[in-house]
Amino acid sequence: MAVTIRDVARVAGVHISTVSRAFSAPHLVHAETRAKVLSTAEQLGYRPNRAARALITGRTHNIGLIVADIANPFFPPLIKAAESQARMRDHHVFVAETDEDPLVEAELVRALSKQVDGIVLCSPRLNNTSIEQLAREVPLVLVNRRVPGLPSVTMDVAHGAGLAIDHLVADGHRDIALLTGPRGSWTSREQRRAATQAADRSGARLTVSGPNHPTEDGGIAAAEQIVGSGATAVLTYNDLMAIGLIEGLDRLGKRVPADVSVVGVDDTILGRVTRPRLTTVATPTAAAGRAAVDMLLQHGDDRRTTAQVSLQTELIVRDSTAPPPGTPPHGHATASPAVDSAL
Amino acid sequence: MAVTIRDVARVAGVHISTVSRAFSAPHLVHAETRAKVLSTAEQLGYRPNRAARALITGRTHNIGLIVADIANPFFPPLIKAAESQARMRDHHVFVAETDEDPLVEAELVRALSKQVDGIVLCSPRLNNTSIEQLAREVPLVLVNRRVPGLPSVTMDVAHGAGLAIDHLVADGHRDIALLTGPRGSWTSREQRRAATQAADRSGARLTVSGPNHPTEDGGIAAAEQIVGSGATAVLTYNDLMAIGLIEGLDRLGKRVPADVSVVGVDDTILGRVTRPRLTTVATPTAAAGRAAVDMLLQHGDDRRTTAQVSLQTELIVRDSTAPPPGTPPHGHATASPAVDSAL
DNA sequence: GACAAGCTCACAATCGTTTGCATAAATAGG
DNA sequence: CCTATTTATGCAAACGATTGTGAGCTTGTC
Repeated sequence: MAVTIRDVARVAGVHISTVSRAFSAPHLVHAETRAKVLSTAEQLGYRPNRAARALITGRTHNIGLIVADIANPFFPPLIKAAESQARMRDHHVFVAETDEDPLVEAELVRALSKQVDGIVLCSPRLNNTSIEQLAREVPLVLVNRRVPGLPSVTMDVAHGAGLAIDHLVADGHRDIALLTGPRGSWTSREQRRAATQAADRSGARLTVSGPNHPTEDGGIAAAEQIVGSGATAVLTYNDLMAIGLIEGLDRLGKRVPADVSVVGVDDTILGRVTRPRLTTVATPTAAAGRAAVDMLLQHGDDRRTTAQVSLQTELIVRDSTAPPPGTPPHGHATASPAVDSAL
Repeated sequence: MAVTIRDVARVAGVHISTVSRAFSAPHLVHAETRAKVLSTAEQLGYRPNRAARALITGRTHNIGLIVADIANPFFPPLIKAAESQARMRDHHVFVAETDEDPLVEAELVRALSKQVDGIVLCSPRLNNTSIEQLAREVPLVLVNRRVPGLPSVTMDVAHGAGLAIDHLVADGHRDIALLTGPRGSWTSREQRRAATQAADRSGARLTVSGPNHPTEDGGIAAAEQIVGSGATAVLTYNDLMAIGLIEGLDRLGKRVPADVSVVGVDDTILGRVTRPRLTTVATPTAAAGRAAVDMLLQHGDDRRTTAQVSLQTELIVRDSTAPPPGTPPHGHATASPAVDSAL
């Protein structure tokens, strides 16, 4: 049915090995022969079967990308960037989803391992031991997780959390809540550590509450607890949760930012269109996707890099934060609206 | 390095063909032997190499999913549903992106064709001839596009457009604009046809404007033209464009829905969080993803289905639509120059 | 004119599986 | 107990490519 190297060889009147070399080792075949091979290949519509090639070379030219939840707005830009970068390097990418389930995660890595050259594992929920185990079976690059000895690209979410707390304190908040993410999230632990430290440093009280589901519903569910805690400002695990929280607070009659200030994390597209526009810690997700793919493909064939890249985060101040209620109006520095034009 | 069927055979003391059959044809091997094979396979951590299997069976257990833009909020729910459905049927999915470029689209289909059992082609921008050509090379299921003789799943966007126009007319609008999508979009043509028909039927004037880039920027860019057209209501190609348009109108000093009503299409997550909440035509994207995968995998091995499924759409009325301003367009002419200079 | 060196290309083994065919063992029928 | 039938397993040829080895031709050198 499909046209193979054998068909090309027959039509061109050469041996299949010559056809193969015409493509993969041009200097080993006479220019004239090569031209003939290439033209008949073109004419016949020959496309090398990558699976067959992989069988003997050991390189599939495929990579796997495993994420927790494709529909979480954090991931699409990362997937997009990774796919683009991979294709630029002549690779195709499998995308799979774990639904935040560590078991599915491990199973997926193993299922994919034979048909990819490596896997980018985003926001893993597995413990370090399991991850190290998997990394022995297939090249792995971690995103949003640091494990000693394994290559990873993380966001400097700790720095971002510090920035967020500092911003809130500067606005006059003394009673701040932190909504943590799912159990097993390295990011959430980092964020919590840094937020606690920043709060201590500036003498603010930090109430930690979680784990929460990293979705809008998780934020909505947490609203009541926030109101009960008496906090005047909240740092959430991600934008989705922040938006849910704002919605939940609204239902309880609390206005953002008048009554409560809310800071998200990730700078997803959502925070730019919601009202109030969301103050958030921007994480360079597209850059992370590109970097992860590069790291995976970089080390020629054998040597595995073990580099740990950390990408810069920054605070984007929009309209969901303000001084706590009862503060006299004061010309505090807020970002100019022009700073964040649309996309 | 990796453990193969040969290793299992050696350790279990049987021939490789027996190992193979222990997995793929259990009834052909003695229960006792089978148990031994399975246990040593388990113990050795054997995982069949799907690429090698594909070489001989012709079935890869992979499918391709090609979309225009992963980051467009329309697609993630579709990708998510497709991936989930595929995995439920023991298939993995390649995700690739065309960036709305027909050439990339064709190239991608061909590049993927050898390592997948079929491809779900979403929102193709190619012409019918090219698509038919590609469908001859690899099983194809179309989403958001109908081509005679090819299986497809489409949204009844025509019905939705009619609903939207009717809703606007019922609110009192007589001057409606339609922002079309990218050139080559079947969906956009359908929408335009139905909107024109609905407007004619109800005696409203419909101004068609496009093609537009199906993004926020596309919507922002179209704002000026909308203001110039004097339309009091706009139906856009998708939510993204609607949100951009609202932003663009805002910059020109026009409020939604007080001055202009806006209706989006797709019911993405964005329309639920933006303010005003977006009135939109809901398209069942997740269902479309599942249906497309099912159609692709359904026909056993040989027979290609040619079914054309159309999924129901519905109008979701939120806050971006309202009756047109009662005041005649006096203020418009005087307000425009000042706003233009402010740009 | 013979021999070494270079080119160009064909041969064949190989990657990890599946699968039609053959064979051996076990069971059944008479 | 012999043959016919079933059952369980081994053998070997594929699938579509890559690649080490060596054969046949040219060249170049002395």
